[in-house]
Amino acid sequence: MRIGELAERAGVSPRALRHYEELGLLPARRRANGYRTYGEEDLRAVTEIRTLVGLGLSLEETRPFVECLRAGHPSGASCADSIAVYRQKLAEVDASLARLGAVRVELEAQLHAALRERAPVPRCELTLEEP
Amino acid sequence: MRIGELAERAGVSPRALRHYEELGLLPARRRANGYRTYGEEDLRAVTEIRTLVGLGLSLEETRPFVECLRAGHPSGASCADSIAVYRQKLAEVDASLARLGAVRVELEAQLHAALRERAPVPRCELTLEEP
DNA sequence: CTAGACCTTGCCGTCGGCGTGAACGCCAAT
DNA sequence: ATTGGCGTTCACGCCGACGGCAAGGTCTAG
Repeated sequence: MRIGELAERAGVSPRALRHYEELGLLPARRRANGYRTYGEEDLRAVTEIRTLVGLGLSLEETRPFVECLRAGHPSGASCADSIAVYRQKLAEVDASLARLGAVRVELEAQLHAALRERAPVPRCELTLEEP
Repeated sequence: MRIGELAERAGVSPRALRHYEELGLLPARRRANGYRTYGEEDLRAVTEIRTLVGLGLSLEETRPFVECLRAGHPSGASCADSIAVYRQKLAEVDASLARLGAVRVELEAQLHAALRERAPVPRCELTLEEP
């Protein structure tokens, strides 16, 4: 399988695959003419990468997973390093959630304060008491 | 007040203030020698910028607020454009929260799945039944 | 033989918010 | 007069994950 086919099957660009190779995430064998050659296991690796990136991991953080896969494990998450990355990422997500929650509260408070300031007379009863 | 003093009082770097000026967020008067001169209202503007950036707004998004302040309004959020930015940011934060929440669920699921796979025999009863 | 569809390497561009350094000017104190 | 501590502009660097383009090589079909 050449780079174009792998790219299409994995749903990424050839440029991205070359980028992964530059990072050492996706080492490719070469044919005599210099073309990169990939196998099914490379498709599995790229799929793993994209899934993890979709969960917010950086490319560097996917490294333990792809190495775990290449080491022959059934899942990229079968190795201790991968588990550690999962834990760390989960902690980061929790921190982000906490921060975003606080930000949300503050944003809403500021928004309502600004709205109150611009509409200083909220007369609800008057409109209700028209005969 | 020169740039160094404003920077210190606002808790930012002089470089940041020059950057804000480049963006047109913080226009500065100049003395005869070319030095930038600032007043108390500029400190208010920088404080507003930093507060909003702390809430996750980009510098561009703070523009309506600082312009609102310079227009003489008591608060940077007194103008319609600022309110709109608040609303939009709140929506973005809500979207991020939803996404992050889903990511968290998925991350935890993957983590637990990986842990189960690595510890295939969780014998709780055995340890409990020792006499 | 040639078109065109693929592949290669290499290198610059993007986005935001500045950091950092060069090379220089201004001013008060010693 | 000089030192030191301000200020100025200019311009590149950084981070991540590629996009895009140039200039060329390779293979297949007609």
